[in-house]
Amino acid sequence: MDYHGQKIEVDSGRGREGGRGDCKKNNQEIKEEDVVMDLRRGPWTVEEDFTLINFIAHHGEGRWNSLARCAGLKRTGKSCRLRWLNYLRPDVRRGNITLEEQLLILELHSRWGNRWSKIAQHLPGRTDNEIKNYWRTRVQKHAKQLKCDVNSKQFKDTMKHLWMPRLAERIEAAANPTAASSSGPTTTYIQNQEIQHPLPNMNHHVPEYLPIQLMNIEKTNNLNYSATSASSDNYSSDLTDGCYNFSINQSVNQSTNQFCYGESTINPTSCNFHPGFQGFQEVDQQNNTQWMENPWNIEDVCFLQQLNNDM
DNA sequence: AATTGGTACAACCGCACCCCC
DNA sequence: GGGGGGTGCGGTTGTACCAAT
Repeated sequence: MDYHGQKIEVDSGRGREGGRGDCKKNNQEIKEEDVVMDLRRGPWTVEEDFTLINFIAHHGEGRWNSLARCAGLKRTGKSCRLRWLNYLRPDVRRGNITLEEQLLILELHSRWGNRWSKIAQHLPGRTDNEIKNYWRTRVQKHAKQLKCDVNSKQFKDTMKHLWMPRLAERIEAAANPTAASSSGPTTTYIQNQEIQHPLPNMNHHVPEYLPIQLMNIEKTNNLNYSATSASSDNYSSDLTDGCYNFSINQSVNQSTNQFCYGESTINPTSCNFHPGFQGFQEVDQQNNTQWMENPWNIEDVCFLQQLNNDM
């Protein structure tokens, strides 16, 4: 189906009869008021989608309850609104969330918490529902794997000081593959958004044990991370009992305003940048998108352990 | 081939807020 | 001021899909 020049797949979610699957509810727990009102629940049908799209195309959106009635849809106004905003709206972007979007989500969530709609405003075409789902399925999953609360300071620190810089690094590497393997500093601008830089003043919030070894994070303008690859000259390796010993050398370059946090004792030569580097992202060959599938590695676990010990 | 466990996500719910009468 | 309808938001749930066993 073409709508406003955009192809719309009218189905109930990724070509499957997915969604919440309230068929059960339809069969077993039909509410009395629904019977009275003759209301439908559960996955939307092609016909319903078509009706809703057609009606909005001719009459516009809003006043959802009356819209539902006038369109002849046996749905609540809320249901129509949700279906339109999250699925049928022509500017809804679907598909994998890009690395840039992932970084932006992490950053914005660190600032605003579960303000999904507010976060969604900064990701054009993405819905709050989609972002919320991303957070729950990806981020919370990793928190669970690390056996820590997603709202804990430990997890937030790990995210801020490990995951986000890694994402920035991956974005830089993707944008500039040759520079990623060189020792010279490079800069990547991720996305222009009118929000403030997420990183706190590193002078008073960098744990001594912070195991980041490869990044300089710089505030450029608003949300522009610049990720600078560190020189491999800084590294030596020291593995003890399956865990790493870290040392940190935090500094701030006054002239460039760069936070240079990270000089670990990990030898990067054995695995490109750091021990977890090869593991935390994969390339979706089909869609040619990068997906930070498993950002966590032994560093993260050690990082959390250190945080726990420190508390 | 069948089963199982994990993942993704559409769609629901309850609640709070806003606005109009 | 307050009552009611409309709207928006965050949390939750159920199930199709998929990979591993």
